[in-house]
Amino acid sequence: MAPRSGAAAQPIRTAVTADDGVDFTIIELLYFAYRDFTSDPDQILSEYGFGRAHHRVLHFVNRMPGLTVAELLDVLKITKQSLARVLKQLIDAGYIIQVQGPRDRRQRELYPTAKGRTLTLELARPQSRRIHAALEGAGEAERASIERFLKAMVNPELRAQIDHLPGNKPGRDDGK
Amino acid sequence: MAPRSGAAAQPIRTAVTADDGVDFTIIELLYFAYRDFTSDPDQILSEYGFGRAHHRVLHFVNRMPGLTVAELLDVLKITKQSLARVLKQLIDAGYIIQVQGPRDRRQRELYPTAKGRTLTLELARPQSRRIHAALEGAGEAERASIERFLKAMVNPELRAQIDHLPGNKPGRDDGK
DNA sequence: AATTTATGTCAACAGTGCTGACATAAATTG
DNA sequence: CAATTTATGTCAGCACTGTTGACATAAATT
Repeated sequence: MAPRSGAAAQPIRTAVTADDGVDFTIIELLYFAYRDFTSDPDQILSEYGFGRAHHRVLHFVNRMPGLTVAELLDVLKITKQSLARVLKQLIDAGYIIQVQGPRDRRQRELYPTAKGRTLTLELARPQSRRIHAALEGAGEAERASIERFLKAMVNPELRAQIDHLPGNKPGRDDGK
Repeated sequence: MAPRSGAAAQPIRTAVTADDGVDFTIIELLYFAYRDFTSDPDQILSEYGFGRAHHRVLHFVNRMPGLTVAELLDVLKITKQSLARVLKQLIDAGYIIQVQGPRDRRQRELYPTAKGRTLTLELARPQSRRIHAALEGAGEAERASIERFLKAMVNPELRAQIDHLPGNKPGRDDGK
């Protein structure tokens, strides 16, 4: 029965578990893993006066040099106003430069500077080290399983984007 | 040579790749996978006027009923001021109730209400479905590899906490 | 010439972290 | 018992990063 308004609701003293048909283990592992995964660059970024948003912009500009503002928005799935704030700071501080689009002069192609490339690598290195350590003892098959799983966690419409990043095979992500 | 101040920095036109000794593939997969993984509950939460922080609190109260405020802070690694804001809202809205600690009456044990339990499951279900779909065709060994990897991504000091959650085996996470 | 597109910018607001300061009640200690 | 420490709560302010809405400009397209 529904508690009358005025009667105090009863505390439930038993934990939810996998019995409820839900995979809590992996839900929690993803939360903790991602939190710690991002903590490495966060610390470095704070020394530069940047935040996680700057990291993402810098990262994808380094991975896809020459991409336009619209393309970057499409990768990050944020609004142009959100992007403008951090992008301007990265440009002013000399980590990224804009080049007028050669075909379409309205477009702004985004490129990292040497300084931007250096910072990108500095931020990526501890993350890569953490991944490498977590894969210690894992074979190629295991690594492939992990990559397949993570990719399958991404919304299907966006998997194509991942394939277009340098070094990624145009993977089989859908049996149909 | 360092660019003179006044000379425009040159754009770097080549992409960073795994050649730079960094595992960009998994770095990016983690970013995209986590983003989409959280998008399911985020949408539901907005209908309730809650955010991701509420989700985390509600989740762990449901997974560890009766935990104290201090214990919750230790799991979430946030400040009590950050917690207070969202916890108060969850209590006022009847998703969580506080019970005075039996041994130490300063403590507040946190329990979900029936309403809180229901919402927790509603939020966890789409995440679990996504995980299940991503594991389609994967065997037990593959699943174990993925869990081992994710756990190894977590800072070592915190792995013990994960083992204490219901349904998690006190796993071997460190050979030493 | 009119419209659409790519980008930039201003303003306001929401959510969720943070620090610092102070208050209260209960437990612990000397 | 008195003093101190601990668990929790609360107020105020700030930072970062996301949002919406509105408007401006230049270049491309129709």
